[in-house]
Amino acid sequence: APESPMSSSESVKSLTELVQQPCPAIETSKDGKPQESSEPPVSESLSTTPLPLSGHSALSIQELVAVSPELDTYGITKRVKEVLTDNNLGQRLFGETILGLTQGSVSDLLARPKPWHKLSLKGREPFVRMQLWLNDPNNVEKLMDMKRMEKKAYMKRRHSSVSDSQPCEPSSVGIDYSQGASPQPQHQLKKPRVVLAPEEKEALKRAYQQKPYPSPKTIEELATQLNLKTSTVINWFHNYRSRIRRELFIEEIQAGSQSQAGSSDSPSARSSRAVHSSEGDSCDGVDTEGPPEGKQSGLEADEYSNATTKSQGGQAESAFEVGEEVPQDARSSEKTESFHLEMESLEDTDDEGRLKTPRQSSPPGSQSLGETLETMPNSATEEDASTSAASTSVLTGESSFKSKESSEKMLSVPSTSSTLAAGSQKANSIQSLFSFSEAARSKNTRDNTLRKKKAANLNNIIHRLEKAASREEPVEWEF
DNA sequence: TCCAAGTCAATATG
DNA sequence: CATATTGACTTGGA
Repeated sequence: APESPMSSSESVKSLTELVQQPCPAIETSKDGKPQESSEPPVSESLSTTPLPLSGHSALSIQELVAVSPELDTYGITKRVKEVLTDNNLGQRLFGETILGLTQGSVSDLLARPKPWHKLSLKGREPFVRMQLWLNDPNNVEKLMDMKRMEKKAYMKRRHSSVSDSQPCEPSSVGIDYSQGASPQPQHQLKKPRVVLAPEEKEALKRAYQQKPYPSPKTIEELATQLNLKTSTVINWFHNYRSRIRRELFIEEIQAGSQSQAGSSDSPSARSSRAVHSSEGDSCDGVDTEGPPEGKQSGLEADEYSNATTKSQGGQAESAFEVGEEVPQDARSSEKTESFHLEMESLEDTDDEGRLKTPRQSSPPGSQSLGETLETMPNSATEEDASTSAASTSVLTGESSFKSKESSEKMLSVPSTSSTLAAGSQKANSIQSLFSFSEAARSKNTRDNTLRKKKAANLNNIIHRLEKAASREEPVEWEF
């Protein structure tokens, strides 16, 4: 039950124009009246999305997405970030109001947007919304209004609670004495949320290097050895794989936009958290551009792919160096996989670290080994033919409204219950829909880091290739 | 069934 | 407080 925030009538219109741009004459046939509906549920408590309207209710945006030209996701997020920070607008508000996503999702999206061509229809949606929002002259204002309203509501609530005893939502029923602060009777039913200890992550990463796609059997073993639920291990692999992929995309994008000549600077610092524990090690080259001043942010910190990490004191551990050469080693022997992960991380000093969780350490295994795939076909950075093309920049100045509709049933404007701002929105001619710039994306990535990651990921890719062996499909993996 | 892509939502961090 | 991270869940494909 997606609740599509924002009105769409306007967007639809612009959208169409947009679409039209590239190819005149098209669609005609179906069409359908964009019926929108949903409202900006003010988020707030349960928006159970009544969704009485069975059928399809929230369309339009999706149609828009379907027909949208290629967008520069990186550029969009960059601009959005600028606008938000410049106006002191938080991503929570923006996300809930404009994108219909939670804060965490927005953060992720803004920090690591995937390139347009790698996004699914669903994944493009937020970007289309962002673009639409950027094109809306009143975007900031609208959000500010929302913010004000929210604050007001908050104050109000607070007030009443102070004097009264929080009459809110009696609905919850049962247990839970609201914020009384006694996180006491911690719901046992509430699932504690698993938090993997660093050692466990290390072990999993190591396992990943050997086998990005562990068999059920292997998964079981890992789960047992680490004393984790099987599903946790499975989930971890899914998440890890996908996040690694994402990292790659990011670099791809960044590489594409080399040259910082960029007009609108905004150095958007790359995220990059310090990776505690393990040290950088990185034997690979560092990379592009020196960060502007001072604080050296470890630009890279690729935790992913480079899981090797600590090899303390001496003793070599089979970590795979994924760099340069592809690690190939043990021959593969189909099944038989046995692992052993030494999860002990002996850290300097006497260590004695006790994991908070009393997870029993697994028995020491013996040597690991595992199957590996053949030597991989080296990674040639192909890249060349830049097909890129075109970019139709579309700026539409556009004028008008051709429309017959006009009134229609646009309810737009998120009116929250009380306060209605009403008026303001009216015509709105959002014209320049998607602008598009972006020159070719030829990236000449000669980046060591990138290479490293790519290599690390070959297993992954190969696996998928095998799977897709039977098909032809225009897939282009980039090795 | 497995996987990938998107998200959510609880935690971590700043 | 706002943002960032991350295990788990949801969708949709095959």
